[in-house]
Amino acid sequence: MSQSTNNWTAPATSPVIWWIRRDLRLHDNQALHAALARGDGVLPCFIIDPRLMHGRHASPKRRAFLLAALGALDADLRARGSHLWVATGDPLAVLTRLREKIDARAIVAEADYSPYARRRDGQVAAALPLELVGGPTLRHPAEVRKADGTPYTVFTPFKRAWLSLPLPDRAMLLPAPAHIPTPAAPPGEPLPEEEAPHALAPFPPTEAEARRRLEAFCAGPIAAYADRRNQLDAAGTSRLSPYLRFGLISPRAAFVAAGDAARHPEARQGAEVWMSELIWREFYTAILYHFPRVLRHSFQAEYDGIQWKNEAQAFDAWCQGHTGYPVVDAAMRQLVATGWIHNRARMLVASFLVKDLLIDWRWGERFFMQHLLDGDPAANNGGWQWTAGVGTDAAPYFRIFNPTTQGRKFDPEGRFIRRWLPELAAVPDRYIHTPWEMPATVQAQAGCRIGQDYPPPMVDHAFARQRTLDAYAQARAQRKIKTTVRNRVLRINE
DNA sequence: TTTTGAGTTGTTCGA
DNA sequence: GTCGAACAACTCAAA
Repeated sequence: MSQSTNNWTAPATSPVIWWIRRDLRLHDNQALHAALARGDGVLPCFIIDPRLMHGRHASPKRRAFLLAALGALDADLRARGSHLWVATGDPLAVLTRLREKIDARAIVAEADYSPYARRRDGQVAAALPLELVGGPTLRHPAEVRKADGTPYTVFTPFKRAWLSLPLPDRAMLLPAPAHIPTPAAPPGEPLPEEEAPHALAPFPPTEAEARRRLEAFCAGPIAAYADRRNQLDAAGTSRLSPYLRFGLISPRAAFVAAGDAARHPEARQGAEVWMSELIWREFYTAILYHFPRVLRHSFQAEYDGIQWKNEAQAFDAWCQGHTGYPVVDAAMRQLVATGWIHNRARMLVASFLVKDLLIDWRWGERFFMQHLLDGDPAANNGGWQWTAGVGTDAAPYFRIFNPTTQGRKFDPEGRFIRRWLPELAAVPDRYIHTPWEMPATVQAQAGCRIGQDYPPPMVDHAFARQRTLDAYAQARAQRKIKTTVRNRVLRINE
């Protein structure tokens, strides 16, 4: 040990607490690496924060994924002579006690950029020696700025600037440590047992699985990603989002793998499109970092004035997948059953809620957070504001998805629909996107009577589309009046 | 300061 | 059936 210490600080032999939050992995973990570099032992610690577990946006599915991933991490740690130490409570209180008990010199953690996380970390850092390294995005949200120092609010220039900065290469990826010396510690809590564990079969919550998926995706499907990613019935996407959400894989590892794939000419386009999706994740993290008000308000303030219908019954029908539009219902049932849906499906069901039912996008945002394994405040909020047409760089207000056209385009044979709506299994291809058009005899043959086995469409799309165009036009007109009045007042004051 | 070009993912209508 | 225009200005970013 060549490290020098002042004699008034804790003894040089004191260990370090690795505070785990969104970095449930041993590979390429900068916080773990920094903690080990101190050389005096590392206690891996996870704190179950009741405020995160019981908020309005909390999710039993995500909790199940998290707890199972922690169990797997504990097993990986035990194979390296360590173990996971768990406690429930306020992080500052838990860390203060733990630090005293084991005489820890420092607490090292990966940064986290949500408004809640920053407040929490600020309080901890004010009282304890907290060191933050790395983070759930590749670049710090404040790193990419315009020439005048202000943050970007349009994706494409953000992406250009983001890509102009150096990308990581494989040599930078930190290996998983072979051995993690761990100090004696007071007994932690056992990981809570789930009473009714969510079925995690489509997303086994282990670091090994995350690494396997990344490798498999970049070795094959990434080449066709540009086209196939939109197909609802094909496995053209990486399905890595829950793993990135909880840090079972590092963003660095994802960019390195995509960069390697991009070197093969036949995979270049797909790899670049996938990287672009990863950069969307970076973009929305930066937007929330710089503009935390988006969690409650439209980025474009005038659209807070939209007159939503907000009918509870209509909202319930959407949540349960009983809208009468097969592709919407299939996606909603997949979401509730598995905690994941396709990106295209997210846009499609979001467009339906906001623009066909005229329900406040925040209702949908909350429901997604309650069900998505990958639910992340920044990305989810950005996606909803984009679809609603009220956010940064938003979809034009007149871009309203037609649920029937989208179904025909992205699930042409209705495979996705039939998988999630067994009541439509025997409906002929011709009617799979418009079952309400089936003649009575066909309904009988298919064992699917509209109104009994499957609902008729809950709104007429053409009518709903016009209603939304009107509601948005009205919000814009209000804004115009306000601007004109303000300008007049200014002129008078001059 | 002014100007210029551009802006994830669609739909509908009429020629 | 295919194609281009309209949908509506507006704001952002950069030169």
